Amino acid sequence: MPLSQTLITPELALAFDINAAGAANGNLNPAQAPAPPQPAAYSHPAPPLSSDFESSASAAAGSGGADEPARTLKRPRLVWTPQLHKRFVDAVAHLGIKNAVPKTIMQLMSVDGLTRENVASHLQKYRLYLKRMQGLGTSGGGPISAADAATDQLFASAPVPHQFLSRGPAAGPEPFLPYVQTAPLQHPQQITAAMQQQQQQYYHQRHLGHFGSSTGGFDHGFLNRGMPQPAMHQMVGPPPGTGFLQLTPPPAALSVDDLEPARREDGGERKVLTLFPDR
DNA sequence: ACTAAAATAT
DNA sequence: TATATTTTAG
Repeated sequence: MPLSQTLITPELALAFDINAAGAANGNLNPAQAPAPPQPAAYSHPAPPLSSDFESSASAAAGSGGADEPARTLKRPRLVWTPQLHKRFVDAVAHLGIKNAVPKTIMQLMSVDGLTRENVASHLQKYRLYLKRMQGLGTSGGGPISAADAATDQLFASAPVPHQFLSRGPAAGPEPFLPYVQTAPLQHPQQITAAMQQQQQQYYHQRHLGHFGSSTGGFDHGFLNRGMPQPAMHQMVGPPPGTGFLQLTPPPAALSVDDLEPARREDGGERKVLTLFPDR
């Protein structure tokens, strides 16, 4: 009795393109051990969920089995697009450094498919970035050098709220929307040009994710959970007993223009459009 | 659940 | 080789 039978679920097996049931398949290709998952084989790990879609569609599936693999199967690498990152930064800004922990950030972002791990990881990196940033200039703002723009192209794509830098307060949820939001850095720095270019090329890498199955799938609208509901109430003060999510109603800053997080999987090629090939 | 560090994938 | 993202460990 192969262990695989008991340890590997059919779905998992399918995902890995291995035949758990029959040992004599011979389909196993040792040479390509880490067999690329077959997207078509299973339903989406993280359903598109076009907000309204989600709620109504649930009933149809009946058993949760079909859409459960979300946790079981390996999710495609998350690509932090400038849009996503911006949302991330906004979320952190609203929460205040203090409360800006993966879980809360994730919730505020309310991006479907985004996991806590995703955020945690990004946060880790972002903190590093901020730390490095502080050493260069307290002006707080955009990247200080072209090199930074190149190195941290992603992070440079979003304005770093001043309070992030060398600021002690680290207050709780921001009552209002004090910080300049989309204000494209107006510092005499020379980044603009380079950055903008990057911004554009950055997402030149159109992903034709054959994500969904047969039909060619969707390459879009993957992560987009309902934004903070239209409930733009004026609850400014910290919520009494209610849980977290009462964060200040996302001011304009959190308005999501559009986010098109790209997840890519195998087959995708790399187009490294680096402005500065070598640091 | 959070952060830091190691491992992988691109 | 370098870096972005994931996974593991504390």
